[in-house]
Amino acid sequence: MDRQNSSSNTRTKILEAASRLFYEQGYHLTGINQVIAEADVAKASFYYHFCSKEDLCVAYLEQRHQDWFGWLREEVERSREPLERLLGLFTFLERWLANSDFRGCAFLNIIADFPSSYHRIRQLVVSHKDALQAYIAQLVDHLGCSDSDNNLSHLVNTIYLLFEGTICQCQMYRTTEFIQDTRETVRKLIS
Amino acid sequence: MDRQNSSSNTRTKILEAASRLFYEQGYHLTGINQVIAEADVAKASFYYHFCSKEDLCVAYLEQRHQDWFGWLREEVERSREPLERLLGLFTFLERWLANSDFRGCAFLNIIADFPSSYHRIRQLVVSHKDALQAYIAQLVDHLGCSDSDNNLSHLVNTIYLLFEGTICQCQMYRTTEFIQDTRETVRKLIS
DNA sequence: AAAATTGTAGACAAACCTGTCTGTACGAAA
DNA sequence: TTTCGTACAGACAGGTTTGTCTACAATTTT
Repeated sequence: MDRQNSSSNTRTKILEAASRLFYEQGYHLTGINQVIAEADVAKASFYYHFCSKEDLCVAYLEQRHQDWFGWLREEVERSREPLERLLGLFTFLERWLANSDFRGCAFLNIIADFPSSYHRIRQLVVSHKDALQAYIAQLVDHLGCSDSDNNLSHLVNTIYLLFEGTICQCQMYRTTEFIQDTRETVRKLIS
Repeated sequence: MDRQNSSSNTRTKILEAASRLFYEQGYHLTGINQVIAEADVAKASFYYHFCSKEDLCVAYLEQRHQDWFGWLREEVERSREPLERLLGLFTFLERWLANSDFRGCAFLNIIADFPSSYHRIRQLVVSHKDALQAYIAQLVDHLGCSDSDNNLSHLVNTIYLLFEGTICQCQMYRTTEFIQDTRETVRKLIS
């Protein structure tokens, strides 16, 4: 119909294929040729929309950031009760892990794939995690706890670490059973 | 002098170069050619000692497991006081991070580099983390706490998650300041 | 001294990588 | 009708990858 639409269809097809492959196989094991084959797109079309593989990686991370936060918010904000919302972080993990393609945090995985010197990629990952910590801080704020200030930021950091640790643990052991325990720990930390 | 020695010298040089490169650059960004160049060894010598790159990776992980646990034990067992020992886990992290080449957990990084289907590598990582959890459990045991049984395994898991989460956090933010906070959290969890 | 073991040097093969290029097609807009 | 934007197919270049191969050297064992 309109070229606007058809143009972004091709770009979208590429980005979707790349997202799946980068996440499931890692960046370096995924070649451009595989991406365009799975996206069913010509190589020239790929280089029309993206100027390099690294550029594609940046686009992948930016979109992944949007998508993932959308999923997280959807699960957390299912309830209106502040404590339930906070614990919803871990309910989200349970659901996420249930996905057959779960392979841990896309951002931590990408960081592992590159040496420390890829600042452009690193920066995206740091931004993502900053946003996650800010979101947790917001959830903790809404609890309306009357702890001393310092303790609150303590609490945020502890919950963040538990969250991150759980993702890593799930990536290796592929089981959700201990998440219930973690939820208990968080409940205890608050009271 | 003896062939035992000279044979293992070549192998050791290769393994040392590979360890450094795999850890700092990741597996796929490190080529065999770079490994043998930095080890100052001929390619045929490499394939005399290792039958493939993946084989080298396995050797790398096995040695890394030994080395890393050695470092951890050395720091933790510096004190004879059970609580100090447990908290020593996080003192170890502070020292480890101070190394200029710190780039997070070698085992988690390797897992990120491979798709889930590399079972041989995955198994090594799982074994490593099993050993870490067992070690933490042992440290918690020696505290002689009289919590109910269930709570103790809870506690072990929580400390493990905090440990893992802290490693990831350090890999991104490259600062040790919040480790002190984590130590406080652990202290609070125990009492 | 002869033979076997252990290791070295580096050319080579075959496959793969990213990225470029040429040339074509087709709809929409000017 | 011409021009522009988007997309196609696929050959190609230049470089890298892992892994093999042959020939040679040093040392140890027989």
